[in-house]
Amino acid sequence: MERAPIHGIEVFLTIVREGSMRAAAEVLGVGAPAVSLQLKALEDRLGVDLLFRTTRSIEMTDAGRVLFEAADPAYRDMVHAVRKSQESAKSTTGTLRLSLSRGAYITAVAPVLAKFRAENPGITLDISWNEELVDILREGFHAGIRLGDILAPDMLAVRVTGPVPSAFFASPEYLKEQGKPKHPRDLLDHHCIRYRQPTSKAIREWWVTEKGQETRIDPPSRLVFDTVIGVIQAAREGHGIGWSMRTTMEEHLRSGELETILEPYARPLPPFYIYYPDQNKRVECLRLFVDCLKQQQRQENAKR
Amino acid sequence: MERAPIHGIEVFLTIVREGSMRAAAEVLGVGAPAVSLQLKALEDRLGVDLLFRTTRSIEMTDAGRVLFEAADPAYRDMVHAVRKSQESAKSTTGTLRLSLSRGAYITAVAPVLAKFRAENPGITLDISWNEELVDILREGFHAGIRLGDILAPDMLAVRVTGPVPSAFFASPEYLKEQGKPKHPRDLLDHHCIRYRQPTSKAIREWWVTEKGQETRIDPPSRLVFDTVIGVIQAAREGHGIGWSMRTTMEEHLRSGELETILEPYARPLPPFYIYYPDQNKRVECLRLFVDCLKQQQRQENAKR
DNA sequence: CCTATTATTTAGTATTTTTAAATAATGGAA
DNA sequence: TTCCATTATTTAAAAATACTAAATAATAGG
Repeated sequence: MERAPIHGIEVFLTIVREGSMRAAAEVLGVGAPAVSLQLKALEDRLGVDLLFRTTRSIEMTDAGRVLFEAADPAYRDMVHAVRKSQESAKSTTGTLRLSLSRGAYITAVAPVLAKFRAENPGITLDISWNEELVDILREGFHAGIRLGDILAPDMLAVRVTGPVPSAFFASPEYLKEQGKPKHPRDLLDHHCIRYRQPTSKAIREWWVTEKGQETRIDPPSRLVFDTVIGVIQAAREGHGIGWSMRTTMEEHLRSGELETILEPYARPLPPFYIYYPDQNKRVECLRLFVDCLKQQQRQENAKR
Repeated sequence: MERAPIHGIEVFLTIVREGSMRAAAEVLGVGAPAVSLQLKALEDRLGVDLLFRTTRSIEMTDAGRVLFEAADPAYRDMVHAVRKSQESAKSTTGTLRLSLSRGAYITAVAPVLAKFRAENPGITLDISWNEELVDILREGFHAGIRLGDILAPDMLAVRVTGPVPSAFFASPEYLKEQGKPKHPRDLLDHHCIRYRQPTSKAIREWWVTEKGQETRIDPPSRLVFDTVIGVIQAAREGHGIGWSMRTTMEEHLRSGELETILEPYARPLPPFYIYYPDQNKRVECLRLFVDCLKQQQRQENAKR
């Protein structure tokens, strides 16, 4: 790389500011000859003499004065730019852009949101709620939170919940009409409301536990949504049986609009992970957020 | 010298501007690995990631964007500062500060002044007229013009005249009163007006030629000036005989206020030299001026 | 004139930078 | 999908550069 035109200017500026090579050498943490040689190299590179020098004193030439007056502020600007950049990464203020699903929000984020916001008043959380596994990098997110089984590769992933309880659910009206299934195999004769993963376009199988055996079933799918909200909505309207994370429908269970069935067979979903590109580990806002999630996770483990 | 904080930023800026490492490498005239390694070194030095990179594309991180936005203008400023400095030295506009004696002015500068000013309308000549051999460097002059025998050491010196004709002179009144000396040894019985060199504080000896023999004489000095003008003024007032460069009194010879004596014995003074610190050879204005003087000198040689 | 201080030169050493070649990774095309 | 073209990275070796110590030179001030 042919020496950049500005290479070595720091040495020149330091000499001028300090008034002598010796002092400049001290400031720069090198020997005096290094400074002398650097300056000469710069002069040769520019084809211009910058300093008159006797063995006792230093004085700028016309060209040197021109250079110093223009370059010194610019140099300071650059140093300042570097510092700003470093601080922007280390800063505990700024915006953290997250991509997460509704389920991830309810399960992983909602429990820590109040605490995190209180502890980090400078951080703006910019949350995109969507079901798809977006390309974090391309879309400009710092991180995403997804279930462990649909993680993108080549990302750092940190588990932020335990396994996620699931539930089969339907409206009381539907169950009264169609009867309550007693065993997963009964589902084959029911209206099942299914969820299609928007990214993979696959219909998500239902996870079932039976006597310690974990299996998946694939009941007939006459009604399919690509959002969990749609599934729940349809269930509330009595269109059939759905399966999803328990937390996503909890409020409807409480209100009596929905009730759970097949409780012993509902197998938990894999845990949620927050994932982000390797590079982002240096973004302080993200680090703080991840720490907060981890801490919550530890507390929940301790409770049990 | 611990790497300057801004070291390597040019590489980063180039990558961003060009949109890829490969293109940046081409612009910088190096191989792609060099660019990649430089960037990584910069990131490590700053402790901040600047670019997301896949093998196919480059995207700035938040910190990278901050750095680019602030550093790019500053970097351009610096490059501009360098260019300005180079141009200031190369410029054919600007100010040329000269230190010279009255004799030097009349003998060396006056003959070329009109031509030089016509050819270089952009150059301001800032001339300090004084008899002392000033410290060019300390006083901020680009060059001085002095007689060859009183040159400072460690300067570049360029001869700009031939040997300088001298003359013994006095007013017609004085000569009528005291008689015209016929031989230098007669001067010992005359009132001689002498010149003290301001720098060395020495009284300048009078240079004499006799039958090819060059000698110096030191006639009694009852009246001494430290400017040639003073010597001439006193001579015009009839106070005695002076000796100096012929050109400095030419106008008074023409007007009849002074007349020359001992013509065959008047030994020429050494030539004038323009001298300047080694460093100034790169100042374009000075180069032009020296060239102009040299050319004049060549023309005069040719005429003879 | 000497001394203390500073800059420069030199030659050798250490460090950094660069390169070439191989490897890895990606996005688009077949 | 698999392959291809393109790009980034890793590696080890080489080249280039920067640094130092010691000697030298130069100057201002006592």
